[in-house]
Amino acid sequence: MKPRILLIEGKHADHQSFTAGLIKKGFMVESVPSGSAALAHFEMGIPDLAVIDSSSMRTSGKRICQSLHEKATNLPIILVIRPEVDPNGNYGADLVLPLPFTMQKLVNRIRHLLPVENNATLAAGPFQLDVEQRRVMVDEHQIRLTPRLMILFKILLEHPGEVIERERLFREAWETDYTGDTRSLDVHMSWLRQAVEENPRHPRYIKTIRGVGYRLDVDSSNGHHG
Amino acid sequence: MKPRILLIEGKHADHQSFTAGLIKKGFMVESVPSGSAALAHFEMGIPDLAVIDSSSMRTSGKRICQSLHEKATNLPIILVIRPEVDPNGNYGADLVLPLPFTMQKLVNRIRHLLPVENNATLAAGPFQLDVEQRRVMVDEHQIRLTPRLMILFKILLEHPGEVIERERLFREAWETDYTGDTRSLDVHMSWLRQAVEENPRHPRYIKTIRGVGYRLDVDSSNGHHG
DNA sequence: TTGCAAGTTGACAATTTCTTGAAAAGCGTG
DNA sequence: CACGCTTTTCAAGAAATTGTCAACTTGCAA
Repeated sequence: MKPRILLIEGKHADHQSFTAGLIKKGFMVESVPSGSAALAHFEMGIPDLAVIDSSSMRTSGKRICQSLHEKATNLPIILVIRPEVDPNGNYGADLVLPLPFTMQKLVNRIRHLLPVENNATLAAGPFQLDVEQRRVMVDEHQIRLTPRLMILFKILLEHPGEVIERERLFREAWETDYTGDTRSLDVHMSWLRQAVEENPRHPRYIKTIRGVGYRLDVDSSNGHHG
Repeated sequence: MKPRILLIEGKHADHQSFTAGLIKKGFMVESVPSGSAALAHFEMGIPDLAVIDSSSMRTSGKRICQSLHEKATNLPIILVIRPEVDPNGNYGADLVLPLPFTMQKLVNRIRHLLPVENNATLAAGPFQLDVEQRRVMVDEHQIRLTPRLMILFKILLEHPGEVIERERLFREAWETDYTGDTRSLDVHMSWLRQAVEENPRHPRYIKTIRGVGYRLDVDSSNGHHG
């Protein structure tokens, strides 16, 4: 089921890109022009997350946050503000995001706040990853992963058996665009293998797909790990 | 069971945020416009705590406190007053809170006064913390903690095994927003280790989760403390 | 005032994490 | 096999985070 994002925005040409971008990323996006329209929209079901673009509206973001929370207590809210506004104020939003930012960053932040995406502990093969507690288990024992490795591993675990492109891994883990002029991804994948594979030189789980990216194989018919 | 907070307030736009904020923090909030309405509301059960916003009402806070206490002797009351009012007067409230303050502060104060949240002495591993008596035991002997350290330790003890983010520790212990431009939290955690760990340089209980926060580990499989 | 206790800040050390460049290894094709 | 290309690994060092110390501030009380 696609997560439903409610987009509350005035009329900035810029932000059509929000809509388009989010749809492209697999979200179901509903857009309304004001806080009151948002409340009315709740009749059709509370969305999974709301993004308020206060940069394009007269009404204060704080006020909208409040009114949304009255009707939908647990609704996560991302408040987009202009760069000159103080991001540390108490707006009642779960995240305050000053312009400008990349689409990728917004998507990552949304994913981070979506309840459905965070309560489950990811598991595949001998691996287990508790995102919230940042615990990683391989078979029976816990291992330590640096923050970046954790993100990379999470992405792989979210799509076992699927090839993940280098660009995507880089974008999601680094939140910047991949230009291919750095070996950081390779090095980190190497470290991940060191941490996770029994025999890093001949990885059984983290396979490289030449010229494309990587894939986490968990239901290969090989013998058992350990 | 969510704690039930009775909010007694006149009509200040500001204080809708009280309602929304408290709900968001997991309280069950009931709002009435006057002291007499509050008394009537008692028919539906005495709440766990009352917040009187005397800044938005004509009736004196003192009078409302008194009438509430007549019907509900042990009900904790927080009285919100305007900044120019003397906070040291005898109002009959358990806490007098001058405007302005952050939501976080209000929540902390409420938690502090909620009976249900304070009768238990927290315990985990070799540690014991009697919140009310402000006693901290490590194994068999009592140690001294400064107020701030006490709060920090309390937060950790309330969530053994869970990672607590720096921001959250800072918010709850300092009641201001964490901007990351101070070493205070680190220093205090260092002191806490000095006070609580056998070998502060290699902490067994208070683990740091780099880039995230700290975690109190009490059921590690290591040998016993002492 | 003085002295003490608690907290804050800045400097620097210790440690961890990340990036980079270069060399080595791997893969597919002729 | 050699060739061109991609990926892996290593090692050095840069960057970031956290720990600790000492000086300083603040509030309180004798």
